Amino acid sequence: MGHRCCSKQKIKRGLWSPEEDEKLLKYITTHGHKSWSSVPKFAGLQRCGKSCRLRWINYLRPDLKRGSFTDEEEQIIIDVHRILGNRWAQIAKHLPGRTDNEVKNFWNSCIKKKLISQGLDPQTHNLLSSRRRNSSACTTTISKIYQNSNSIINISSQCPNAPIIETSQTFSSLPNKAQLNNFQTPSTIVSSQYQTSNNIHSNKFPELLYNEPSIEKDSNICSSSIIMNPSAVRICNNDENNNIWFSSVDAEDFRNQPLEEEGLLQSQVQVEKDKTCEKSVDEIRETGKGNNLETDASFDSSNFDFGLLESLLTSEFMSHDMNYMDELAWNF
DNA sequence: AACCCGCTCAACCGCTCCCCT
DNA sequence: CAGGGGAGCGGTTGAGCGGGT
Repeated sequence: MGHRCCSKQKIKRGLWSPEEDEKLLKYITTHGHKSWSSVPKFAGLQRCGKSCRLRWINYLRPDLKRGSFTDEEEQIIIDVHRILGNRWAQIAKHLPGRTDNEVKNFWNSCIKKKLISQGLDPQTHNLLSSRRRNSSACTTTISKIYQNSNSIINISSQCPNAPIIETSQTFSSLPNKAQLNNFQTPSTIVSSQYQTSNNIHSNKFPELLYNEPSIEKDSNICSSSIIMNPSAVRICNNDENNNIWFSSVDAEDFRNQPLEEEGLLQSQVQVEKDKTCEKSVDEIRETGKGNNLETDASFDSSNFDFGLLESLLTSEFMSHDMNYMDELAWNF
C-alpha cells in the first residue's frame, strides 16, 4: 500500500541507497523543498515525497548532530518529557541537531528502561511504589524543577476509579482571594489553585505556563505543568463518587527538600492523604461554597470575578501554547 | 558454526491539522 | 463554508546487528 501522495507512481520502499541519498541531497541543496510531493519527480527518485521528507529530516539534513546522546541531552529529554509528554517534535526542538525520531527512539530504548529501573513511571515520572499503586487514597505529586530564577512546577494527581468528567461545575468552588489563581483541567483534576506573592490583577501570570494535561484514562492520572513561583499549591479532584477532595503543598515543602545529588536539579514532594474535604459537586454548585479543613481556604464565590477568570482562561491563559513554550530559554 | 534472542534505529503507516481553492 | 491535498506528528514495524548459548 503506497502513500496517497504518490499512489500513481511506482515507488521504492525500504532502506535508502547511497545513490538515492546523493540524488536527494543534491536536489534539496540546489532547489530546496517547496513541495515535498514534487521532490522525487524532479530529483529522479522512485520514492514518495513523504519518504524523501523523512530521509532529509532524519538523515541528510546538514545541521544534524551525529553520535550518541550526551548526559546533558538525556537530562533535558527527561525534564521536558515530564512536562510535555510524548511530544517528540517539541522535545527535539530543545535539542539542536536532534530529530524527533531520534529522541523517540532514544526514549523508548534507553530512558524508559532507566526510569523504570529507578522506580519511576516513564509516562508520569511519578514513583512506582506498590504501596501507591494499591492505595485507594487520592494522591497528588508535585515536583519542582529549578531553572535559574524560575521554577517549573509539575503537578500530577491520581484518584483511583475516578471518572473522567467535565469540570466546569467546579467554578463555584473558586476561592475569593485575588492572589489565588485557578484553572481547570479536563480530567480528574478539577481545579488547581496557586497562591503567589504577585497580585493577579496587576501581574497577569507573568511566568505562568499552562499546557494540556497528559491523561492516562485507565489509571486516572492527570498531570499539568506551570511555570511560576507559588507559595502554595492546592489540588482539587473528583473521585468516583463525584465527591471533591483537596490536597495542598506549601512552598516550604519544596524548600525543605534537599537536592539529592549534584546535577539533580529537582525535588519532589508527594502528598498522599485521605480526603481533607468531601463534598459533592452538586452541593458545591448549589451553595457556591466548598469546605476545606484548612482554615485559610474559604470558598466564598460571591465576590469572585468570574469575568476575569473567564477572560484569563480563554485568552491569556489558555492561549499559552507550545509556541510560547518554545520561546522560553531552557537553561537547565 | 548455527541458531536464538534482544536491542537499535531507519522507515513506514495512519491520523490530524492547516492551507488553498 | 466545504473539500482536497500536503505537511507534520506519534506510534509501530522490521531489518540488521551483536551477544549468548
